[in-house]
Amino acid sequence: MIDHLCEGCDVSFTRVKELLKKLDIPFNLNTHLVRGLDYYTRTAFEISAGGAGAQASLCGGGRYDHLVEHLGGPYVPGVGVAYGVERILLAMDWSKNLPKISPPVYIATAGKDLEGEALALAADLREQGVASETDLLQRSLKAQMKYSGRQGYSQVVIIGEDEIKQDIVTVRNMENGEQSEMSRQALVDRFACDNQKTGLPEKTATIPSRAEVVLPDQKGSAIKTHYCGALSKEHVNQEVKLTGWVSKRRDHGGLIFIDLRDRSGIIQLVFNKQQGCELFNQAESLRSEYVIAVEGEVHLRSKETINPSLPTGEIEVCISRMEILNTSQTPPFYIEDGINVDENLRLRYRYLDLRRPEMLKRMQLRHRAVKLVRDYLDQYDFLEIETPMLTRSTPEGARDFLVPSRMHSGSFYAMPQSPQLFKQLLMVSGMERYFQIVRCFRDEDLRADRQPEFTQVDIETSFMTKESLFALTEGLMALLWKEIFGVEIKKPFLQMPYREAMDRFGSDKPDLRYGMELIALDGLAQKSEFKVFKAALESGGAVKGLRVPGGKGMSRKDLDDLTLQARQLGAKGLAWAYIEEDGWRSPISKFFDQSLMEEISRRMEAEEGDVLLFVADDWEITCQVLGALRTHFAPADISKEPHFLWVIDFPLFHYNKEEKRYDSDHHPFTAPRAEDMPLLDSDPLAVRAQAYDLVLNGVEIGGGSKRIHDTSTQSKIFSLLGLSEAESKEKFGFLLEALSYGAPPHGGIALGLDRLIALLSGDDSIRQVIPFPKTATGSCLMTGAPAAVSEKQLEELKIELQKTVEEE
RNA sequence: GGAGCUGUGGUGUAGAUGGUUAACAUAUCGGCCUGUCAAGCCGAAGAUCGCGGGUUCGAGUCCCGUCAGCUCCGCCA
Repeated sequence: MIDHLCEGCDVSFTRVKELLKKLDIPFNLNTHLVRGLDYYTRTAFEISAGGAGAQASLCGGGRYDHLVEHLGGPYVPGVGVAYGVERILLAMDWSKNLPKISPPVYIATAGKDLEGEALALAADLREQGVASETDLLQRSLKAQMKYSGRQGYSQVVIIGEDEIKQDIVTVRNMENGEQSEMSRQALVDRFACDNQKTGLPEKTATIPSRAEVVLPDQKGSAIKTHYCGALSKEHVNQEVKLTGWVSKRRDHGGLIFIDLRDRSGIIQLVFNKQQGCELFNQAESLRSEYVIAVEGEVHLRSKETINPSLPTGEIEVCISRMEILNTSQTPPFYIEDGINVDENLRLRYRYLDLRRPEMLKRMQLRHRAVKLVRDYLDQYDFLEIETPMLTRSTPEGARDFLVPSRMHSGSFYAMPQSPQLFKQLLMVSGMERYFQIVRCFRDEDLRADRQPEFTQVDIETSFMTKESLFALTEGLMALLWKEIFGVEIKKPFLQMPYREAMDRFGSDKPDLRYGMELIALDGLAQKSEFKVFKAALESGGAVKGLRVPGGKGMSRKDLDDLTLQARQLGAKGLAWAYIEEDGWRSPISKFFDQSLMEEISRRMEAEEGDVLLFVADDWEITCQVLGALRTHFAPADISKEPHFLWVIDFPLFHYNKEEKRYDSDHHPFTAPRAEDMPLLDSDPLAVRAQAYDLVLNGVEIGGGSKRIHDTSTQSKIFSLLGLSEAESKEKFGFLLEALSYGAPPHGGIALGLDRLIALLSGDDSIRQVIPFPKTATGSCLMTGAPAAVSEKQLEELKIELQKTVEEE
């Protein structure tokens, strides 16, 4: 969908016409379409290929003149176009036109586990604008050379263990077979040089120039020639045409200043009474958020009138002509940054909220990040493939959103919780490297970082080791932080087994920006006379402590509140001790002799003025409770520096006490670690999964696993999860069947895009970076969704609603 | 399902222990004003305090219920 101001409709087709010509698709443009006109659409149009009728339509749309206005917005004329991508693909002659994309450099690895090195080199080259491909399939050097020859690479860079030790690379010219050695830096520099000489195509993400807003066909007739924020001293004395919203009006009687705002920023317009009464009267009638189109000359401001707080503060535009495109009601809140309004109001008028520069910036950031992700994965030969939104309900994890089927009354589609099964099936299909930026749906209670629909960067690969996948993901994170903050991220990221994360930090997503680790006190606790501690240990539990530095400020009541909090989290209680000059002040001190207290203090590195907190319970609860308290007492001044961490070796199962069975910790398709396979029968809870989470500063931003790729293991897992053979066949038969047709070893990861963007933009809530988010009860305050539907709709679906108590 | 917080002109807030004209700022509307940029000056209009019930002679204020939003637990990778 494109949407912009323009004079005529067919202008919008310039690009698609160019594309279709390039693809050799014959087409007709019909700008006077009668079919499909609706209330708002003034004219409709379509591009059709070859034959006639709706079947041949490739692209269509209309000019809708009052749609936005009728929805309560300003008058914004616009043109909407939708392209049928599948139709266009069908219309293409595949064999002739499939574009051959081949980056100029292939990085071959000689030896094992060098993918990380290869990716690092690829990243260095990318900075020089050179695209490269690396082998992530662990093929032999010979196979890699064959492959790169077949793909038509002109140069192959070979790295092996010896080379890495000497910090050199071997470069082979594929045309004449010449081979030479050079240092890594020399290679990078050479490309930097070549790049300048030969002008190799820039492969990193680029953003179109802000000044370039005129479409090719529009020169001369354009409504606008510049973005407001793009004007600068360079444009002085130029005639410009601008459009935008009236942000502020300062009326001095004979002189009116208007701050005109568009997507790019703000510029001051000047209306002078001496320059004509009619125009001036028009200017006097302007109010906040009116939509105007103006023409005028860019002037340099005199020194005294320069506004240093505005990027365009050195210039202004003296207006000679103006058209008021639409008036506006007084907005319910200020359209400016840093407002302090009820979130209800912002969500109810989200389209006005999004007009605020900081929100526009968030949307731009999101666009930028998504584009970087796409380009990065594309470089590594990933295919972006769409998977269905209407699928079948499968009993994994969260509650499904259901969609009733009209044609099969009584049956339902489910919205995908993630494309998990489809991406695995794509691996069976031989796609090898798949990704998708995809909406997922989960009908669970919401949080600041949880929405009922959210977006994932979904990745799945075949024949790739965990380390390669990690390197790929780390490269992506490094790219995002580099491009968006200009920050170099240290790679590879730290890896920590789940067990260690829980033991040391009491969390499966620890924030490593501060210490305050939990201290194991099992041995020391054993020596005390405290029954609570001893009982916990005897039943196989754990005793741990947390030191709160400078905690003496806490009152007895604060500690009671903490105890309550600990109980809520599942602990039986919380023990504490103030560290004072002469030792512990604590209700449990009577159970410890002096030397034991001193030893515990020493073990916990306690100092006078600290408070020590103790929990004794089963291992998991002890860790979780103290972990929550650790977060609670996290220092206020922790840095924003990114601390990435892989948490690995998650347990495959956890025990579901309510249902009295095992549940998958990740999902039922996660492969167990090979060496733990025998434990599946003897001690399922001890089985570690080949699952991993990516954690950043205490926030889980992604997770994935190596999948099970053989039918027998998958069946075994299903049966451990309490699914009978009949049930698993009924619910996952298609997967089991697919696994039996030569499923490759595969695995992947899904990154939470909304959380990632929120971290990049420094927001606490993902609602800030989602254009149209829902509230904590899942409703949309703007559209009123969810809403009742008509009797007729329900009848068609053969759905009868239960009467609520009040109605009866 | 549970806990906590919030709800007063368009907006943001003030309204100790219940006391009768609900205050302030800003926005809005009208007038004046040729260099402002949080423009200024003069004037006007605008809220029965989320909703329902109760206690009381009297409720924005106390109590109960309810709705909406936010945060957290449960739930959810």
